[in-house]
Amino acid sequence: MNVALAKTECSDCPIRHSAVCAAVDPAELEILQDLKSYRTYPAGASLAMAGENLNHLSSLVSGCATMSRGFEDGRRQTVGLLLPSDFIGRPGRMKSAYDIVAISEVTLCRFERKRFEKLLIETPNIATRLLAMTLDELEAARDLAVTLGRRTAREKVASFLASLARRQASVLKSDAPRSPFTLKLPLTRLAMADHLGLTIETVSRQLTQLRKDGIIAPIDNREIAIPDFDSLLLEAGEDDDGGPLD
Amino acid sequence: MNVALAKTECSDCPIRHSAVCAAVDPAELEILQDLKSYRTYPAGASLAMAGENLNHLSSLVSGCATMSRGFEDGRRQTVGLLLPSDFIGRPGRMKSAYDIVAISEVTLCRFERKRFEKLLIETPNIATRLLAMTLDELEAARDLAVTLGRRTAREKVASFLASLARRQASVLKSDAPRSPFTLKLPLTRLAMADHLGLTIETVSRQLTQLRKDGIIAPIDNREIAIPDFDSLLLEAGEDDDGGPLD
DNA sequence: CGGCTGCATTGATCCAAATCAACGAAGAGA
DNA sequence: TCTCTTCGTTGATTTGGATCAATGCAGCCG
Repeated sequence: MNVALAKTECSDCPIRHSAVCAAVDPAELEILQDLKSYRTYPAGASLAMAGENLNHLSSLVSGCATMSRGFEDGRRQTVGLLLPSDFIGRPGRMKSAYDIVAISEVTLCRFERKRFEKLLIETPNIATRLLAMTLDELEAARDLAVTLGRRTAREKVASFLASLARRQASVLKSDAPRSPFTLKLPLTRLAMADHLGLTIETVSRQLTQLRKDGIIAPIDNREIAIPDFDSLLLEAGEDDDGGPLD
Repeated sequence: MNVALAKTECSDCPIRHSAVCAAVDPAELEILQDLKSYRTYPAGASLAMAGENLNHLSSLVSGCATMSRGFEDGRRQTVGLLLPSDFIGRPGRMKSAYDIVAISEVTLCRFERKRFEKLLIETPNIATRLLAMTLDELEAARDLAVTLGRRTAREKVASFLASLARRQASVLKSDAPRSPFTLKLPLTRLAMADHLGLTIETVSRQLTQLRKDGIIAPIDNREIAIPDFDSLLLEAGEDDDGGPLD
């Protein structure tokens, strides 16, 4: 499927212009090229366990993963959805505080920790890029907290669909998703439920409700059409000042 | 009350060794000293509004503030509690995505944005320190998401008290709070409710329940004793691997 | 083919926390 | 002093989402 990724040319990399490496100039790219190694994991694989050492820092090249914390009694809360170009692990943090698991087949572009940390000190523009990406993650985590704390089940589902649509649109370089928009769901109902602090039954019910109300139109179980993005946003309760900031 | 803060000597500053400036050496301290200005705000003052430009970056020197998002219909979710030594605003981000409001009287140590950003580029150890603090905030935001998404009301209240105790203990340089521990509550019931995604009534009920169960012992409305920190943690559902990582 | 197993939907019932409502206690100001 | 006002507590009732339970629907393997 992703045979093309076997070759290690950064210039051909699908996330060349959106990941940490977006900020590197051609000269630095050669250093990076030397440091990195691709690795592919099957769906369901554990990329990191909470509390366990992480010896590599990586960019997610393709596929989808979640970052979550599990309780002893089976409850689980996802705190981040990792999509292509997202960065995994942080300099100066030996351990991940969360479990990271591949939701689909995933390929990572990996850097050995020590060498990457050294690189960061030598090339400030990569450090700056990483700080900017970290701040985006911080904002995403806080937005998730708002959703989990104060939105209803319907708003949670709608705002999740909206945020997915925004991320898929941003890859395609359009700023806001145009209507109509077709959205691929990388997650199972269980993974959505764990992301939104709901049960699978409630997620399912809210989706059928949104369908009955004409907000979404399922194509199949893993793909939906959004006829009008603005009415989706309205359902998400994002009509306030929660929109994208520059 | 905090007359001492009127003078601008960094060496006398209560957060000298815990804020962004913890990483600066004596020579750099003089530069910082030149850049900064103290400013005090009364309880209830707005330090920033969501979407509004922030021309100063600051360290919180004394007092307490919250970072929150409000909905049009009155719902509000707090996404961060700001205590002494916390940093407000980020380089490269002109606007705050959240409202920041003083909960008690607050004094800030402020830096003009452009000059601080320039300083960051010139003094990498401050940049590194800021990245580390940002990563702490990211982890705190994700922990909050776990709490909001999957913990019960009782667990939410208990884990909030535990996290407050940890922060108060860390100021006093003890790693984990010893039992018994006395805890000052900087927040009203409403502010706690908005932090935990609950109502004031539920917060109040859970507190009286924890009292009846001997987990906490109120001294007055704004101060409680924790006879045994471990049993508080047990109530918080943090008996899993959610403890502090190094 | 039939019998799995994993995911999703739908319905019936239950319960934790929200909502509605009343009251108490501590300041602040006249 | 008395009256506001703000903050917190407690009780009664309601409700949104969880839980319990059944069914559907692929895909897969023997």
